[in-house]
Amino acid sequence: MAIILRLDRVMADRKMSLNELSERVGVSNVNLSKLKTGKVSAIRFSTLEAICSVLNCQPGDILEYVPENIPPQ
Amino acid sequence: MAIILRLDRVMADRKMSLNELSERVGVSNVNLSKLKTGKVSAIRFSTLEAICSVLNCQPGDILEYVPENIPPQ
DNA sequence: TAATTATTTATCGTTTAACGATAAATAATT
DNA sequence: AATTATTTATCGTTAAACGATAAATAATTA
Repeated sequence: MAIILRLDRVMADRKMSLNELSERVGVSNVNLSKLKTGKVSAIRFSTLEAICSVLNCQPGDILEYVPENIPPQ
Repeated sequence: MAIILRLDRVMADRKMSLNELSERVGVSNVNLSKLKTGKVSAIRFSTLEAICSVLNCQPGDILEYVPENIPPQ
């Protein structure tokens, strides 16, 4: 799980609640909550696009790749 | 279609062919070609993660949001 | 601290579409 | 011309988003 979701960060930055984002994006608050808490393993571009549009941000603000650290032997 | 894929750009930058990327990422060259040419409408994080790992890049290097321009009336 | 609101979790069902496999077509290279 | 690389096309399988609903938890406010 090296792709992590940073939706919470952008939402906090924009001071936007989950319910408001849900209404404006057109995705249920349940599913947005899953996105927000990293409980999804894929994303449709239609959803990503709507989120970026409403939050005025880029995919890179929401999706982050964190390399698995190689544990020292 | 405001989310556009920039995999081709990163691959060119890294001078990596589709077949090599396919082998190293573990996704068929057919499906990687679809990704590369923007013929998919979603992506699994497992795939995105593998691509970012092999190409040593971030999701933001591959996914870009381009706002639909509001045509002047 | 009770009431209200917001967020998260849990099921279930539907539907979308990634992804693999294969074959074939096209493009690029040698 | 031959080889290699990439793209396109079908088909089938499977993963999982997403909706709907209900319930649980968390946070806020009166």
